[in-house]
Amino acid sequence: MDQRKLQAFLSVYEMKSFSKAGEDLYLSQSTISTHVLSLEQELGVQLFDRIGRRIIPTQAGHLLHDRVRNVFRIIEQTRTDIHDLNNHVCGKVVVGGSTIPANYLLPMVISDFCGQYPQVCVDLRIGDSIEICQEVLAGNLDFGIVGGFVDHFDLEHRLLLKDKLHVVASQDLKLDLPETVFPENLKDLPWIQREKGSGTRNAFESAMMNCGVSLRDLRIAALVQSTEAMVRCVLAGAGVGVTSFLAVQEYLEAGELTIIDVPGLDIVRSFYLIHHKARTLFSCSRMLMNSVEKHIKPEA
Amino acid sequence: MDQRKLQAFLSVYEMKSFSKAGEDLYLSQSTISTHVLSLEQELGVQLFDRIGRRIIPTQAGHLLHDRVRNVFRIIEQTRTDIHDLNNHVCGKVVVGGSTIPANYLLPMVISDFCGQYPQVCVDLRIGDSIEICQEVLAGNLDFGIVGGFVDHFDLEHRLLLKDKLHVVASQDLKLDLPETVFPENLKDLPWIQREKGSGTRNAFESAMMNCGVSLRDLRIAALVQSTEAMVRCVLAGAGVGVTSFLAVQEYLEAGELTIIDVPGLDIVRSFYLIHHKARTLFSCSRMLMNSVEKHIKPEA
DNA sequence: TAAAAATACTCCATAGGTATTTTAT
DNA sequence: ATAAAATACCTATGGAGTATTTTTA
Repeated sequence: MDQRKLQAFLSVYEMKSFSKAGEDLYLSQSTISTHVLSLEQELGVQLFDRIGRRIIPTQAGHLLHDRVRNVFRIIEQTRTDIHDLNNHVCGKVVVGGSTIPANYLLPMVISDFCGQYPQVCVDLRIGDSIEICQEVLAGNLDFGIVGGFVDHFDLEHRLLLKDKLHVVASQDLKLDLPETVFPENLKDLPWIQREKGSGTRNAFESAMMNCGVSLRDLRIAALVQSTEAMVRCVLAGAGVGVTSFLAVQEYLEAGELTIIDVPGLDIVRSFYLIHHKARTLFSCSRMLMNSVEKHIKPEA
Repeated sequence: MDQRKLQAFLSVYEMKSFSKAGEDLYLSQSTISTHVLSLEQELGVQLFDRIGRRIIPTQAGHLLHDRVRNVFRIIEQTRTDIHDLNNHVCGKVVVGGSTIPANYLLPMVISDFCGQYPQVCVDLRIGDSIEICQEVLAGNLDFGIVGGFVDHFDLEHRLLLKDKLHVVASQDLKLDLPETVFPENLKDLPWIQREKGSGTRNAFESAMMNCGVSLRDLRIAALVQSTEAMVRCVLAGAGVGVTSFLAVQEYLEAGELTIIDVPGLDIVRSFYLIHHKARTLFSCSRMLMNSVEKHIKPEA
């Protein structure tokens, strides 16, 4: 059942002649003959009945023809698909993002990208920064956008942008507060807080420590499991919260939320584009990487 | 893109290692290496990234793996299907029948056969005897049941049964007639007749000629295009008709029709099973041929 | 007789091996 | 130091050819 024999068989079937098949494939008639014979011996069936100088395929011949035609089609399709992968922007990009980038950074980039290259399928995976790094290293992600990266020889990282955490409140709540609130006065506000273990919460906690305030002293109005839930609570006027500028940018611009200025509380987080140094990426992945950088650092 | 190289590639992909793939396929590691490399050169892409001693498939590798797995599956399936064709009763039988056999002989045989061998698909083609013979000779039909056969070196025929044409009438109509009707008195009956060119009509015409009666002298009540339509007209009492015993057997047994005895009018037609002498047939076709003979000649 | 398929035999391309080098753990 | 992949080089199977025979239209 090797390629050449099957090719010979296929041509005989379609040309209804051994010698024509030879001409078709630029092979001698005898080569065709032996190939078909060898297939027949291997399979233990007659593939063609040789009726005088006519060739009639047997049922096994019909069956084999049907299958082999499919096989050759798949192989040809694969050849062109792989060629396209090299020469066009098509195929699948698997990109990972930690919570903030995946939710507030990547969607618009991906949306633009898909419009520009409809042949590409983007698979966006969300995980924490460590998971994303591991998956990039394992080769399961083409690249990732993360808030922190594991140091590894194979892992290349490029700074994308610096994001600040802000204390935010609804307009109404803000009216009851002074222009600037000092860290030690934050305790008295009603807080909407993320659960323990959240990256944002950890960053906030250590920054507050630097100002000499413990999170335990805060008045907690609500504990929520996601950035989005927290933001909605704050929007509803339930309290104040601390979160990434990126997550509330649109609400700030729309005037629905405002930033509470807390002197001395400066929480900056950097986001990086990471990818595996030694992995071969095809144009679709490289193009999406470019798009991400262009969207986020338009000055560069 | 030849089998062996693809097989090597597949094993490397699944074993995530060149040397393990070698053990898997009982080949040396170097053979695996060269095969994969040669595939990569042929396709002009990296299929695996060799990261130290780890192997990570590229997107092209994933794509190729997916396709090649399918290809090998098809090939394996084909191998077993062809083996089954040889060793089990399965596959497709293409059988031809001229009008009477196809409508009144084959259905019950096929029905029984399908019940016995559910893995078989029977394809019944209807045509006139000459067409069926030609299709059998061309290899488009595995065998055929016909009322007459073309004489050809490659065409084997076996007599299946002799069928008589009878003049039939409904019970009511019969009551108005004498016990036996002589040929010259047939003219006065109301006739339901087949169109010109019908095999049955031709046979009837020449038998009548032998008795000295022309068809033109008959009183035609209706002209119809099929045996079944004629039978239904007769059943409805519209007149008498001449037809194959096979076509009215069940109505005769049920007492819904009766035979009008016409001394001297003896029209016998023979049905034959024909097949191509030199064609390879698989068990399903041979078994159906046997079934046909057993059903029709239970004595043999 | 002519045209097509089967058969006999010859040749060389290449699949596969062994041995060795390179590279990374 | 070890284990895996790449590389170099050799061998032998089998794919492809030419020449010939067999078969049938």
